[in-house]
Amino acid sequence: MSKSEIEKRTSLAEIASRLSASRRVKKLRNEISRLRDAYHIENAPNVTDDVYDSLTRELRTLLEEYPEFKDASSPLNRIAGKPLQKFKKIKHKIRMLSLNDVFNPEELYEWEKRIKKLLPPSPLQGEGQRGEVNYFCEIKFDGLAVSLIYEKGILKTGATRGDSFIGEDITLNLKTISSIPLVLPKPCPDYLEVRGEALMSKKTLSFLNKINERIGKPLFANTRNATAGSLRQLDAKLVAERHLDFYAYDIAQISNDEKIKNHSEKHKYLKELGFNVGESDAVCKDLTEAFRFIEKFEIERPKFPFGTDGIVVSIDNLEFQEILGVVGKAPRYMVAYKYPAERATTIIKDVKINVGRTGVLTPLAIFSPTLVAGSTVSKATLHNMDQIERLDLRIGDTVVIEKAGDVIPKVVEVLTRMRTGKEKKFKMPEHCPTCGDKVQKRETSSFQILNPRGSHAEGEGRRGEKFERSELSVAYYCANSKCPAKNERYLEHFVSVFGIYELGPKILRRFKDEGLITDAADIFTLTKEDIAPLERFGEKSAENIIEEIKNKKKIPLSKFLWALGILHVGEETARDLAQHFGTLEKIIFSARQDLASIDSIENIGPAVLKSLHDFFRDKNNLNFIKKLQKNGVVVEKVGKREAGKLNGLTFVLTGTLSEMSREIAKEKIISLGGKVSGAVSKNTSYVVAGEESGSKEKTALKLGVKILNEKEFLKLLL
DNA sequence: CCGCCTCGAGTTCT
DNA sequence: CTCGAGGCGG
Repeated sequence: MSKSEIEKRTSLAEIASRLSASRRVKKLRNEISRLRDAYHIENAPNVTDDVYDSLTRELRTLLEEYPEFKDASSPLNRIAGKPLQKFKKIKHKIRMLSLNDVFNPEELYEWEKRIKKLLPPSPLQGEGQRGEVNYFCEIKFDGLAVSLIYEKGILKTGATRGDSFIGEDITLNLKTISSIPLVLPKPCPDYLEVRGEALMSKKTLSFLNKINERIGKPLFANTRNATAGSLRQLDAKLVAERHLDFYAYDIAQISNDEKIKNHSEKHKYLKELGFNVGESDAVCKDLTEAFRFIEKFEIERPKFPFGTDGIVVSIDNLEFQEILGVVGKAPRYMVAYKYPAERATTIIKDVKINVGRTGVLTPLAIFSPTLVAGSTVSKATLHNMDQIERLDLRIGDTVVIEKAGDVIPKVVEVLTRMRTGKEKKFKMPEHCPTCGDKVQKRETSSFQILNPRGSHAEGEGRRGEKFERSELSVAYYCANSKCPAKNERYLEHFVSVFGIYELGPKILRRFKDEGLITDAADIFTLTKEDIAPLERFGEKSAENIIEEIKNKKKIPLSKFLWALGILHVGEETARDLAQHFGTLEKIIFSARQDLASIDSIENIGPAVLKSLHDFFRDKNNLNFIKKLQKNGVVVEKVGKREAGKLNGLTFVLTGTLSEMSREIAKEKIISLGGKVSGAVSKNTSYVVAGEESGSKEKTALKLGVKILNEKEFLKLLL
């Protein structure tokens, strides 16, 4: 290909991406406008704020790259919705600005770098140090920004921000808020404009929503919507019932302002005049201190009585504020540090398939890296085809993602309005992506009584006759026992149950590729000489691995059963089986019997039984067990379980314990006769909550399950 | 049959 | 954490 041809090619590619960018901009604009109208005008958002923010961010970045698509009518150029007709308009003497957002420490440091360049060398502070500044940190309340004007100490007008130039006159409504003084204490300035946030406490919101729920009215999504909705009531009496609150954060104008030099002094003065101001607000001498403030409040935030969405960081010195000035619709001397959004939007780039240990094929959504709840994620499991169909998810779709329990990414919803028509449906491959074997569905063993009236398509049975129907499970799977992906997953499972932590997935793969092992049993005959010569392995690490393997050759029966990877036999079921049978030999003997002749066992139903039967009748599996034993694996039989003091108690562990890992805590509980389960239910005896416990603690509260802190738990173990 | 509870299996990022 | 599926009591 000639050079000019290549150039032509790239420019063609550019045109193509420009074109698709233009389409995307249009889509984003439409959707943002629609959401904004739904949000500001009806106060009934159908998507959370985070999603709106996320879309807006994408549009902003796109417009930075393609400024030619900028448009005066763009929703970005407006700060809020059109003012409603029903309220009188008020023109702000000083524009009500909004703030630029930063989302992480790096962005805050960049902001600092930018402003310091603009500040003059200060003779007052240090030896000609450029821009030595104090920062003022305050909590950013999530309510409605309001401007109050006092003349001769009497509240004259109160207005919303509106479009930043013109707001709505909601004086009557604001007068119902008890924390807004109607008259200022003397001495007071002749003229004063106070800026602050009208808001509703979380308690009031939940109370209000309870009532709304009872009478079938739509619920408010958050305290800001509730505040906005309340202040838009035409009848001030109704507003009074909403118990709104007010926190002041700025003085926009004052008739005798000579003595106020810093933003922090404004707060002090406002407090003297009888306004609420943020109680923890603080002057910080540098950003390190500011971060301490930010981190501290992040912990308190969930328990804080009002909704908040971040911390406002500003330059304390008002002279500096003036020098820095305003760019666009936001001041340069002040930014909002936003805590991580719980939801965000992204575009599905592809759907890939993972092959699990049991051969189950799980679809995995691949998307552009997206910041959500504090970390950047790029994929999320879709579980199975049913889930994909439920979501109606297609490749190329714009989707809403969140992190379930703050950890695991999840696709919540598809924004179908963002579709261009080019999205592609995903189809489960007919062949396994690793081994190429035909993909199938497993039969679930479910028994059904034929419906006496309706006859099923197949099985013309007599009335009420019991049928063994084979229903198909939701999951597709690869049945090939030699499938390399399956075997790899199995090896990983095996070593993890055996607790051979030195052997991670990467190392196992190496050993397999090098031909050192073909199955899990081979692990136990590895020698130092096998491993040490391999690249990137030293004498010492080889020794460690061999030592570790040697130490793990003895294994309790329950763990051994679990390690075998028998269908439907996991950790718990393996324990039940071990308890009941006591030795491996007895299990094998019983399982090989005719299914009907086996006594019933606690928690073991037909499906597990069938699976055990099939497993132990398979010669390959018996040979594998023999090989393990030959290679030195010793299965310890189960002694009679002593009646421990935790007998009959079920525990759920959540959060991080400082004294021991959760793994160890679990073993302790079991050794004392207790049980550990994953989810809280009404049968749970205790929830043990460590540091940073998750949603389980909440469910425990809801269900009235006893919660133990670490100390109380340790006492119980003694 | 249905509804609850558990278990099993797959999974993400730092 | 979440979804599917097995076990079991009503």
